[in-house]
Amino acid sequence: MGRSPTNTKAKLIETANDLIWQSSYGSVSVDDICNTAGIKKGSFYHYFSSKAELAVAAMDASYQHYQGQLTNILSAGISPIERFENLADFIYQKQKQAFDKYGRVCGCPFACLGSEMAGNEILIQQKADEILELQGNLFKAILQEMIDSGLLSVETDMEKLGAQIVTSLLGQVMVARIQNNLSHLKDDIRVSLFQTLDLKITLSGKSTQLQEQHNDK
Amino acid sequence: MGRSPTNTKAKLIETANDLIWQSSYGSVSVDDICNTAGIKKGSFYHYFSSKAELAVAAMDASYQHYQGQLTNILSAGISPIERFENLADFIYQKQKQAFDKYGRVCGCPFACLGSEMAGNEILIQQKADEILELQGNLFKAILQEMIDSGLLSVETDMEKLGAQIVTSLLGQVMVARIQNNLSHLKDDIRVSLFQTLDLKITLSGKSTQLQEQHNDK
DNA sequence: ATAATATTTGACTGGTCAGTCAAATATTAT
DNA sequence: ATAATATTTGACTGACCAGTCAAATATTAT
Repeated sequence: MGRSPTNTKAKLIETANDLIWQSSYGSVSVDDICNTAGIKKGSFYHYFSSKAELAVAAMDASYQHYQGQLTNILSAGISPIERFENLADFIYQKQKQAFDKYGRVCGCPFACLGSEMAGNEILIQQKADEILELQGNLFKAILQEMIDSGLLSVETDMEKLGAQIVTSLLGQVMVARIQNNLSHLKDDIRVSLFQTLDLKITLSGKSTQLQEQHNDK
Repeated sequence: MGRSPTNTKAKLIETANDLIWQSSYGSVSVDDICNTAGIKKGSFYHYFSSKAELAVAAMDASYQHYQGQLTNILSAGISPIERFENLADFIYQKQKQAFDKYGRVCGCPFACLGSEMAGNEILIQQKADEILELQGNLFKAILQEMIDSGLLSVETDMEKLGAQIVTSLLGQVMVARIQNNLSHLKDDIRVSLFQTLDLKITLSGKSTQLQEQHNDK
């Protein structure tokens, strides 16, 4: 007994992600989302108890999908360096697709939303924070492999380096959104990514002062 | 004849900066700003023709002040390395002050606002973009000095490296806002800052493949 | 004082906002 | 068929939104 589930909830989530990524949380109303999705507002509040709750669900769904793609890229049987190359390319392609679809550089949907609402909606801030950490964990796994195979010093602080990679990527993509310009992104991501890794690869114990400052924290 | 100018406009700008930095453009209404500033809305629209115009004026005023401080830090008669150390400390202190004042990590006001409104208010996006570039130019000046004194290779692409520094700082500060956590910021800024510089200082023509990729662009 | 000008006020729009709710409708198991 | 349940609808709040405007008030030069 009872009615079978529909795709209404998923459609609302997908539409919310589309609209919010293009513009912002504050600029997209529940009515906008409902109208675009072709769903009445009463239905919206059948599935979500607030706009913020939808946003969190949308971040979750979007990251789930993103993490799947990311995991593929990062776990293939190719060398870690090649995987990072593919990562850089993947992130660029994501931005390119969004640009072609929405007509502008959209940046990181999690960081944009997380940054925007950090001061107002703690659940959104926490979700963004959680997603950044999950992403860092994906990178940690490769770093461990690189340590095992001698590509990275055994003293590498994987936790910190994984987080540094996330931060670096996020900065690049955020700047591209503000500039609304993709033209340097592909190269810049790769350069900064390998720059972040490179120090560890080629400088272990060399650029003494700075290296030590980093290592003994 | 005529009435002498008042501080009303400046007060609106200051209040707007306070409120928007804490939360966001979308979460702060013109009424909020007027009520907090103790100014009636009619006066607001005597000085500004729209909320977005105020935001741009607020960014301008805020950056003017910020650039003054930054210029002091970056142009003193101490070594470039020390100046970058002071820069890292200054950025951290700014965040610390905002934290103490507003009760949360606020991030970069220009990048937050620029990112939030990039898809909706082109004048805000352009202002944020302009400010990022101005900041990069400040760094370029030091990089030139470092080249002159042999600290950096003469082949250094100052334009690119200056922009990389901006991007790196921005990433750090943005992540701190999303995490609402200052505890690692001070060290992380310094490490990533010198990491960005370090490659050029210690690796010129060494980590061949990656270095070349960067240089011949 | 008065005329010219700059500033401030408060009351006012009309539209949009997030969120509510009771009723209608669809689906499914029995 | 009917009862149980899930979903959808549309009309509805009351608050808030950005922005308008004519009138009031303050300041200054003459």
